[in-house]
Amino acid sequence: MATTNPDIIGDLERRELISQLAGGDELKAHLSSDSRTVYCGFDPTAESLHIGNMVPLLALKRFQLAGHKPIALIGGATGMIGDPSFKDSERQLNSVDVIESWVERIKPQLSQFLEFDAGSNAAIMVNNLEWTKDYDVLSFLRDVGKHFSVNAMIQKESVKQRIGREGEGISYTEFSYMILQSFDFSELYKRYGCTLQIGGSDQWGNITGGIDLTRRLHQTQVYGATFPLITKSDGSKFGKTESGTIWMDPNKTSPYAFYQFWLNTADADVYKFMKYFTFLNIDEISEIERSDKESNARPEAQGILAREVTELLHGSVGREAATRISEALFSGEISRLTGDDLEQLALDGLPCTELEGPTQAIVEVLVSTELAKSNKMAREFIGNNAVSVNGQVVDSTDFELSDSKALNGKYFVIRRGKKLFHLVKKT
RNA sequence: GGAGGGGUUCCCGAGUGGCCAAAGGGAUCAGACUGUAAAUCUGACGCGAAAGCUUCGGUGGUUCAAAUCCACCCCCCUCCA
Repeated sequence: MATTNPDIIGDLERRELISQLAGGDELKAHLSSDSRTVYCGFDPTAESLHIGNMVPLLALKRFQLAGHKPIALIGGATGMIGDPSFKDSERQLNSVDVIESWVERIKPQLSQFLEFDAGSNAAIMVNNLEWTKDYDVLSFLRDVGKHFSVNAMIQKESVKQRIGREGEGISYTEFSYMILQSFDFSELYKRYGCTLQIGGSDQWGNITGGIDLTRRLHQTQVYGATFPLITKSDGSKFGKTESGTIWMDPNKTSPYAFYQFWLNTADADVYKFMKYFTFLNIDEISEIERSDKESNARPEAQGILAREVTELLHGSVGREAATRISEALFSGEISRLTGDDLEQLALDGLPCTELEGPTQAIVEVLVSTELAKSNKMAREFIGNNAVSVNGQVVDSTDFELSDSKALNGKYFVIRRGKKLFHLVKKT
């Protein structure tokens, strides 16, 4: 089958999604001349993938849309070793059981963007444990290890700092990671004719390792492409908030929280993130940017980005839930919400706690809902006029959640600061 | 195995017997201003209403008093073998 987009790399470049290319123009010709097989690996380092994994995952989708065959590789083997690339310290190994459970939880996340019933370029999913778990050490060292020069390996930028840095080091286990990932690429070439590996720019060393190994084992030229590291204009780390990582799993990061994350994107980053995280075409994005700049009002981009990405990941149902909650909470008209509305907020993923008893002291409630870390903090928030219940600012630490103040007899929407909400339901 | 360096509150990092819940910076949180931005300014930042209590890798000592001194142990790094 022919490709439907002969210049996929060019498109990615226009989206600023290409950091480095191994193969350059030759790779472009390779991709435009036929349908190819491309892979990206995801290691189980947590029970869910996170927002940063969406860029490569969506990129696989972009390749599939262009007519190529994507392979989503789950690193059941590499996840047991730990990638040292650009990590400044040795990591703790996770137990085999834990890793296995993570693998199972991540699989559905890997598959959700890809089309697995698409004929000749249908996506496939593989686990690199398949070809490593029964490989004995001696054979591996002889067949694979022999092709790697330690002299070259320690020159890789991804581990250089670990080796050179005072106060840190690297275990042989982590140092071997590159060999395993390189072997994956050569295996995927052998098994599926895979000729392109994509990944974050931190994967460059591992990708070129795979290219070299495939050439040595199979006398074939394969290719690599990396995405830029996602950076924020203010220098802080992308994908984290005060409450932690933004996860793809809706049970870990609700669609509402996910939507809010995007809605709070800085102006300086929002158009770039639209290119990275949506399928809106470049011209549309430029048009949004142009009109925002002319309008002199609050930009439209954040809202568009938030809706697009939330719908991509959580579907229209998730997106609607997220926008519904956001409007209810930030419109300032909380007291107008009906009992049904409030029930819906809880179902939509607004943090919710059930409490018993006739009245509750506000300080204790703030702590039990985790809106405040300690009584002391709770008091401080109240003193700063940072707490409100059902839209009314709490002006005393003696305030109590009594039935008479409840919405519909049993609901309290508690707000701390500008953006944190919690629903308390009395039983 | 030998020699040397190091482990301080979320992070970095000062602190070498009392004035230390522990400088400074960062991060974070709240308030003002705003657009549920940015920048800026103000305040908070171990727990506790307070008295006070618990912290400086671990354990045990010395002392009126220890993050600071001593002993042993654990962990990390560098160099040598």
